[in-house]
Amino acid sequence: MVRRRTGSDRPTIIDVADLADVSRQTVSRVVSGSPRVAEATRIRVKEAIDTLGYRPNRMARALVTRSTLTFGFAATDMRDLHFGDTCAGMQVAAREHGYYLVVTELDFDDEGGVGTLETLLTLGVDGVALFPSFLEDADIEAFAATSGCPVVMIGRQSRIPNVVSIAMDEFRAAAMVVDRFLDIGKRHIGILINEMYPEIVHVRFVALQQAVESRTGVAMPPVEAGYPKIAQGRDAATALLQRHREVDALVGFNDTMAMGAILACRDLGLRVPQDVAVIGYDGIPFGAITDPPLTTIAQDSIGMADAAFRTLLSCLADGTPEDGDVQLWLPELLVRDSG
Amino acid sequence: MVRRRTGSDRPTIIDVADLADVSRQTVSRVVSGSPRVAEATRIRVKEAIDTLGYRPNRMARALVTRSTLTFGFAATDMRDLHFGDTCAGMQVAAREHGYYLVVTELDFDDEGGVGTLETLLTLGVDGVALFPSFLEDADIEAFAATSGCPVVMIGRQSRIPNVVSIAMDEFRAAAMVVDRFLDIGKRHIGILINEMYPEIVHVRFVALQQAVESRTGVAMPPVEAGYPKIAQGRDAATALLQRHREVDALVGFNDTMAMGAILACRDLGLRVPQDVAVIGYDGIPFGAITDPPLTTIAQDSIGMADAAFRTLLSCLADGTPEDGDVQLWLPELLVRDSG
DNA sequence: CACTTGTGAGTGAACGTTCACATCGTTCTT
DNA sequence: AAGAACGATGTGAACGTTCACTCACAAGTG
Repeated sequence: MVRRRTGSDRPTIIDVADLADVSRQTVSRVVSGSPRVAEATRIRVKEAIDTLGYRPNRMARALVTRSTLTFGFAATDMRDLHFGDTCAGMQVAAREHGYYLVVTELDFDDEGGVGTLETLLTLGVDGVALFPSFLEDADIEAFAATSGCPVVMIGRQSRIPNVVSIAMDEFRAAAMVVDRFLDIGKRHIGILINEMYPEIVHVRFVALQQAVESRTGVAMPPVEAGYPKIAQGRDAATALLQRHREVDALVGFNDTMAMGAILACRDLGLRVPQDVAVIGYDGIPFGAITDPPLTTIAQDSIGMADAAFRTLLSCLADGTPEDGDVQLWLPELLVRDSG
Repeated sequence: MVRRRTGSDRPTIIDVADLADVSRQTVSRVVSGSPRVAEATRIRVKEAIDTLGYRPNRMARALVTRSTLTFGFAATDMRDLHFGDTCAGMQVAAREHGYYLVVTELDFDDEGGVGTLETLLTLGVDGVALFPSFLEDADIEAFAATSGCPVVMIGRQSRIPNVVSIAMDEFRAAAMVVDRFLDIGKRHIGILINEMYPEIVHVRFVALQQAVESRTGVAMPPVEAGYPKIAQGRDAATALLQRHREVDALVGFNDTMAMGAILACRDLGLRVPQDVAVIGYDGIPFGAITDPPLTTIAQDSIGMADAAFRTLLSCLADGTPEDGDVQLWLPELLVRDSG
């Protein structure tokens, strides 16, 4: 009967029970708000809880209920505003429902990202929301199959068994971009993509390419690659503009790359949008402060985050769709001055 | 003898033990990498683990070890890049040491933020790192006293019992800002603060005020308040500049407000920095793309995050300093073109 | 009055680990 | 050759909850 506890430890349910002179079960009932407790008892227990500063131990509860009221959220880089917004959105939704969010950055060096997800599972999350980033569809499928919990993917419109995917409709977005360029008299459209997230870039690229070819019939200049940051967008745009003088419109894989493109134009003495129009993707707030302010395809990050949370909840209740599901969101063209 | 488990449940340590024909304890030893296991046994157990897809249950482990290998991180708004950077920095440090981070946004409506921290504790975190934001020193002191785990505060240089505070030296930073303005010939310095984080704003304001008065002897124009975003910074700066025509320098509480100030100058036809110089705080990357690029006091968010993590770890090992501790970091003036 | 129904509270077991200690061979020491 | 020391493994209990029952008692029903 070795009691390892020291005096400084947190009070447990049994301490409360002793003080209030009831059973642990009754305390448990009070804590969880069960109606089957007499009013007098309830008051007595609450007083004991306050006196001792008792906080229920979530680990113990999780062990028996097999639920941690915790979701995992994984993305490559929280500092990317689009990820950050989504994270914040899930945060809010989670708290409203008494859930917690464990946030982790996908680490490519850890078995190509899968390792990060695996360790997330040992934490006992009830579900996982992730930005696929560099993860391939096959990886995600394998993960979903063995995870034993609902998996929601945000930002890539692939149908994967046991995974609900929430994504902006890339084909509609691409059409909006190209139509906008045509409306303002541009026909030679250059595309800046980055090499970091191959699969989603691929979809976006294909969508844009299709839209351009079907509407202009003009062959597209080759694509320049880089990481999705301002500096790389600037470099890629500079290279592209120098090589293809006919280009009069640029679309960036995301807003930061597009912002780099605006800087590149400034460097080269090209006016935006008169000489070269620029459009980005994501709709981050800082896009409004470039000179000129950036036109962009805005994604409803918060709305999608909220949907992701609700989807996890409903999968928990009704099960995950075995053959997957794709929720497509409408993009919105946020017209400012750059394109 | 009711086994509640269903066939689809995750394998437990006992399943592995059965398959490998050893005791649970031996499996536990293999998992935790204890050296006291024969090589043959280790291999047999590892195979069983792979075969079954066993993942240790962290809840159960936490229950007995009284440690979750998890730290809590709380801030007001993850989308603020300074918070985001710090969060990401802790993320990296945590993963290196096998720790997890539970991230939560402080909710003012939940007992002035204290409620959010309380619920974080029920998750069983081993320590808490927080941006105090609107929390008052007294709240933090009370929280640290009852939390039963180390508490590190980032971004406010108050000495609070049982709390280690990691903060940029506001007085040095203020001196840098004012000296820079004087160097480029400015003497009428306006300060833009925001009303959202009273205590830290107070320190920063006091520091700036002291620096201005001791160096210029000029009475300061009154301060305009607003939320720390571009739009509010723009409005506040516009109001200030219209009321005090003599102002030839503006310092913003953070970079976003300063970026708003640059826009305000542009609105009013004032040249930056010739007519009005502008300096911000934080050193966020987007500060580089304003026109002109923003001069700023850069904080080493990543370094501070790393320090916060290490501090939590060392408190866990050696205990928290009872009378608190303040780690002061040197700011750096990142000179670009706006000031 | 006997019988059901309902309400408030308690009991033992179980959740999946790790801890402290015990056990059993082997090998080394003198 | 006897005992000590060590290496590999096993055993029962404990961690702090909740679950599925059970029990005692009071009130309502015919």
